[in-house]
Amino acid sequence: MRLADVTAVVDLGKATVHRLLGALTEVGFVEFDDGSKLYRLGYGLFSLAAAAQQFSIVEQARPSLVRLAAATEDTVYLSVREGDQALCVDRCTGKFPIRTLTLDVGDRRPLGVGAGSLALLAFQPEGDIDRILRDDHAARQGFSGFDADGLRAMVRATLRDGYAFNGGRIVSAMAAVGVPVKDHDGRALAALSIAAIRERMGPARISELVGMLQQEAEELGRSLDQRGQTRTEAGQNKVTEEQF
Amino acid sequence: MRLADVTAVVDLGKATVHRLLGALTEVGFVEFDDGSKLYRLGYGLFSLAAAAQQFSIVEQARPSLVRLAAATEDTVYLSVREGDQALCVDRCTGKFPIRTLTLDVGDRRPLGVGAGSLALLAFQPEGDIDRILRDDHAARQGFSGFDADGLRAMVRATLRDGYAFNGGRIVSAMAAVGVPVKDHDGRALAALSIAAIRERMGPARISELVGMLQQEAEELGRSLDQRGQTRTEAGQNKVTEEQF
DNA sequence: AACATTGTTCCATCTAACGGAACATGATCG
DNA sequence: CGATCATGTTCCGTTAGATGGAACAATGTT
Repeated sequence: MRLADVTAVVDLGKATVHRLLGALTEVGFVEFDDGSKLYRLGYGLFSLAAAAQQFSIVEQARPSLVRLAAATEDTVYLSVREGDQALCVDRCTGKFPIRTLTLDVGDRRPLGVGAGSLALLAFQPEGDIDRILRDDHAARQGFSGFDADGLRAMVRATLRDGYAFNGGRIVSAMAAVGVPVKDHDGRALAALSIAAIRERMGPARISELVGMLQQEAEELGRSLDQRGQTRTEAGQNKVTEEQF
Repeated sequence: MRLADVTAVVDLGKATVHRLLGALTEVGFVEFDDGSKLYRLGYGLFSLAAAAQQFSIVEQARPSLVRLAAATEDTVYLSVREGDQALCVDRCTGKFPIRTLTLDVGDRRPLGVGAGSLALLAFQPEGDIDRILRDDHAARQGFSGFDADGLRAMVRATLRDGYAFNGGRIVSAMAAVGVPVKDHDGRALAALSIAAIRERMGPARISELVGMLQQEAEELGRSLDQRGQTRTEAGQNKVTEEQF
C-alpha cells in the first residue's frame, strides 16, 4: 500500500502514519520499497510467528498431525479459537495424490463454518455459542447454509456425536470431519480435522477417522493440561534479549 | 513469560507493561493464561505472517521451490536478508527419505553462515560486506570457521563461482549449495539453496543442482523486477478493513 | 509547461503514556 | 498455620512525546 492508502484506512494524519510506518520499518515488521513508494508487511513477522509456534499448542500437536497424516494419507488441520473465528494454525498433508487444501496456515473462518471450526464452536461455553449464533451471522455471509438455525442443528449434532462433519457445504467435492481437543473441564482448546475428497469419506471411513482423531485429541488434551500445571519452572524462562 | 520477566527485559514499569500487554492481548498478538499468569505470543501473529507471505517474494517463489524439491528430492530453502541476518522464509522438502532440516521457516543466521546465507552476503553492496565482516563477528560466535578472513575467502569464492557452497561447516554430515536471486542491477534480493547429506553432494551432482538453482533464480529475478515496475495499479489495492 | 497528487519535514499543542504508590492475591518459609 | 515476601492489578497526577496542521519537495498527469 502507499502512504496515502494507509492513511485513509487508519484515520490518522499523513505525518503520523509516516512516522509510525518508519518505526515499524526500522524493526522489520514493515518493508518499504523506495522505488515504488509501497509499504508491505515485513519479514520480521515470520520470526514472530515462528516464535509464537514454539510456545503454543502448535509445537505440542505437531507429532499428532504427522501421525494422522501418515496413517490417513489425507490432509490434517489444527485450528484454534481466536475471538469469534477459527484460525488454522497448522496443517499436514498426507501422501494421497489428490490434496484438499481448503485452508492455509493463518487463514480464518467464522466459528461453525467447516469441520474443525464447527468442532470448536460446539464445545464452547453455551453463552458464547448463543451470542455467536445470534450476532455473527454477518460474518457468515457468503457461506450458504450457515444461517443461525442450520448452525444450531449442526452444533447439536456435533455435541451428540462427539465429532463435527462437513459433507461438502463449502467445496462440494470435499468432506471433512473434526474433533475438539478438550481441557480438563470440557472446553475446546483446539480442533483436529481431516479433509478429503468425498469418495474417501464413506460411513465406514468416517468412523475410522473419527476414532483416530479422538485418540490423538484426548492424548493432546491431557498433555496440555499437564503443561498448564507446570507453573513453577515456567517463570524461570531466561530470555535472550538479542533474540530480535 | 510472567509480567515481572517482561518488565525486567523491556525496562519499563510494571504498570506500563501490564497495560501494554493488555492491549496486545486484546488484539490477539499476545495470549494470557489467567491460571498460570503467563504471557505468550498470540495466534494473531499467524495471520500477520500469512498476510506478509502474500505480498512478499515467498508467494512468487513457491512454484520454484516446489519444482526444485520435486526434481532434486532434497530440501530447498528460500532466504532473504533482514538487517545483518539471513532469514529463512520458506522451505520445501523433496521425497528423499533422509531429510535435512537445518532451518525452520522464521529462523535466522548471521549473514555468511550457511549456503543460502553466504549467497546473500556475497552479492550485497561491497560497503555492506566490509562492514558486516568487520562488525558482525560477535554474532558468528558459536559457528566455528566463520572468522572474518575465512568468510572473506568464502565470499570471493562465491563471487567467482556464482554459487555458494557449504561442505559440512555447520552440520558435518551435510552439505548445501546456494545461489542468489538478483534484481536487474545485480543486488541479491533472496537466495535459493538446497541441502542434502554429503553422499548426495559429489562434484557432478553439485554442478547439476547449481544449474537448476540458477535457472530458477534467474527466472524469479526477472519476474520480481517486473512486479517492481508495475507501480500504477499497485496503489489501487483496495483494503478490506475488517480483515483483522 | 501548469497542475495535481503524494511523500517528507517541522513544530506548537495537548493527549495519553508512564510509573510511583497503594492494594490484592497467592506463594514460601519458619 | 500464620507471617512475610513476591507478584499481579488498579488508580491517578505529571510530563514526555505523539499528533496533525502547514509548508515544502518530489513525483506523476493533463
